[in-house]
Amino acid sequence: MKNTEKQLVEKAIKVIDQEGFQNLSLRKLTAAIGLTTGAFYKHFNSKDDLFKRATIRLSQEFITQIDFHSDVPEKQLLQIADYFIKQVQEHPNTMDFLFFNNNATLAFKNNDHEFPFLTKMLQLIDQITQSSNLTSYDFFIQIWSFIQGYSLLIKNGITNYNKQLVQSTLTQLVKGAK
Amino acid sequence: MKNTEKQLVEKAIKVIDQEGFQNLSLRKLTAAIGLTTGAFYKHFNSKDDLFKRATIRLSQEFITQIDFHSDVPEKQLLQIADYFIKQVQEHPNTMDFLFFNNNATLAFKNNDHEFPFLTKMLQLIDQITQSSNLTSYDFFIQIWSFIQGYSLLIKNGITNYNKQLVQSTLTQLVKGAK
DNA sequence: TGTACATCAGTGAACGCGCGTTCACTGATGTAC
DNA sequence: TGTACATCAGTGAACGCGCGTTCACTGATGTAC
Repeated sequence: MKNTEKQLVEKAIKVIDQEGFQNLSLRKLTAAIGLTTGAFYKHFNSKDDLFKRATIRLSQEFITQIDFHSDVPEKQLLQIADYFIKQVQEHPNTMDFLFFNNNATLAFKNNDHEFPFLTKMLQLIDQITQSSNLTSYDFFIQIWSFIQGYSLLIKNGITNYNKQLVQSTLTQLVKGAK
Repeated sequence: MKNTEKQLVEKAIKVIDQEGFQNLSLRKLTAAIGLTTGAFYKHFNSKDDLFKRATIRLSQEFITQIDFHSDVPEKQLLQIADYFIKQVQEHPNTMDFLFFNNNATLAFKNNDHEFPFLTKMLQLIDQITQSSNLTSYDFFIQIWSFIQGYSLLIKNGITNYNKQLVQSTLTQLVKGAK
């Protein structure tokens, strides 16, 4: 029954968020939805298989949660940064799983169509850098590095989120790119 | 004998670099220097204790390896960024242990004197931002976010190291800070 | 309508493994008299 | 110089645990005739 598979993935996503993907065990997971361990392998080839499906689900849902307030690409970019950072604050384990670890970054690298977030980012950056001396690729790397690094600092409690700072940093980088 | 303790820390640092701190086991570690597991606890209270001492050792050695070519703070900052990124490329496991994980970042936050690298960074940034509208703290966060995020992208194989890009990003941010 | 068979999600015990930590014991070394 | 004792690094077996994965088996359901 496909329903069990769905339940497993959804419960896995919940456990990852609450306890971190390193602490997900198949025994606890299957027990949590009233199954024994053996049943798991009727739906997945391995634990890694489960992780992959969870990654795909999470990454597909990621950007769709943003309700853009503006059509201006710079503003949309800022909104994405804001959303990303807030997600890191509220769901550190999930974001760790999705963005800061190797499994996830493989999906990030290869399966563009499974990561609509990436597509959106690249689109915006293309628009912003139309009349630039930097290539849009370089600009993307700049922005993305800053956002990722900044959220890491927040996640590790080294600094607190300051929206002003994000805004002024992006502005500086946009100016540099124009 | 203090020598055993030293051997254990040094071997641990080597294992962390080669196999990642998650794969360090006390059995393998002690066996590697010809001891049995029980002996470990004559020198350390716990595995975590070992990790802490390794962290302190690594963080103290980190910046001392840089041989600065110039007295200009901007140039020194660039050299640090370059060094940091190259370390991430050459020693991903060690850098992961030292900078991208919670244990390590605690030392990073609290024990400034045990992390001379941080002291040096803050010093440089103070010099650079003397006549700025940004506070030097904000500037530090900007720079550090970019460098950390950029090295993550490199570590995860999403982009390759481009020294030009680092230079131009730092310049843009410095300009913004002045 | 009733019988024989195939399918397949789920069971639950077991395999084999590696882990951090504890502990009674050994045996070499140094100290006190 | 010789004896009694304390110290303490190191031994190695054991404890208790949790893990991913496998597998013979069950039992409900659907299909074919």
